[in-house]
Amino acid sequence: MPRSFLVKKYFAKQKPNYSELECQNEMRKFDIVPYQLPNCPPLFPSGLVWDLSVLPALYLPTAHSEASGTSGPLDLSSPCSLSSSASSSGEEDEGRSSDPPSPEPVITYAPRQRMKCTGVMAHVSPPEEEEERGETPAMAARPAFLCKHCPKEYTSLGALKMHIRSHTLPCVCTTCGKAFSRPWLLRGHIRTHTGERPFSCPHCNRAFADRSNLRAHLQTHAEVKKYQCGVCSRTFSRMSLLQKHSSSGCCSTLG
DNA sequence: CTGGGGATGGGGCCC
DNA sequence: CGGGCCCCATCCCCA
Repeated sequence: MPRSFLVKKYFAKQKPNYSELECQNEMRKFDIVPYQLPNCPPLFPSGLVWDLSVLPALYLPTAHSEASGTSGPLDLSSPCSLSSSASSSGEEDEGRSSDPPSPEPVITYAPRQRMKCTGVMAHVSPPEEEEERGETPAMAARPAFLCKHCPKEYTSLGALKMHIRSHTLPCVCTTCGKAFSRPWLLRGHIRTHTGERPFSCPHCNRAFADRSNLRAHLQTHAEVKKYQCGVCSRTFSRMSLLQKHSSSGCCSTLG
């Protein structure tokens, strides 16, 4: 199931320093505007760029429920297993995000074009057909790289190869045998075996094995959390919590 | 039930 | 072009 549907565009070469990313002050510095559900009146109309209208599609079941590792023209099953002892070799990368954020970075969010298996094999339409749909012939001429395992279509071979890895899962944990699509996913998994937690919260010193989990944790320290109900102004650290809050009746009863 | 943590996945971007 | 890292997301589980 594709899980990324948001495009981030911020300080391309500047990587955030999570040790300095203090929730309350830093979040304001990053100009993060609380997210609101669509049926709630906006409290922060100037900064809202998230759109939950795409959400129903997010929960559609995907068609590629099983992935086979059969060989083929694009079989990328070259193993990249890492042993637990080798996990430390990948940890130096965690220190690469020590660059301070630019003075006034702005994080903008926009709905990411969601790709999902439709169950119908993609194809390249004739130019006239594309024009009828408002597309230029140049757009129609884009090559289509089709995944042999699922109906996904990509405009570049590299993107397709990357996707195929999610089917072939070439990175195998030597400890438990679990397979992953990318080496860094395997490294993160190996931390679950080693107990290594290289990401620490600057507020409570709680350590995390994953940077994303630290980021989510930082939200719990924030006065104003990232996701806000437009009706009761209550803020939540996670979108799922806001969604639960909304579905529980806050917005429907008050709005 | 709610909130938070752990684990994991995928596309985009940079080198 | 590929590797690595980024961000964001979700699911599951637990307190």
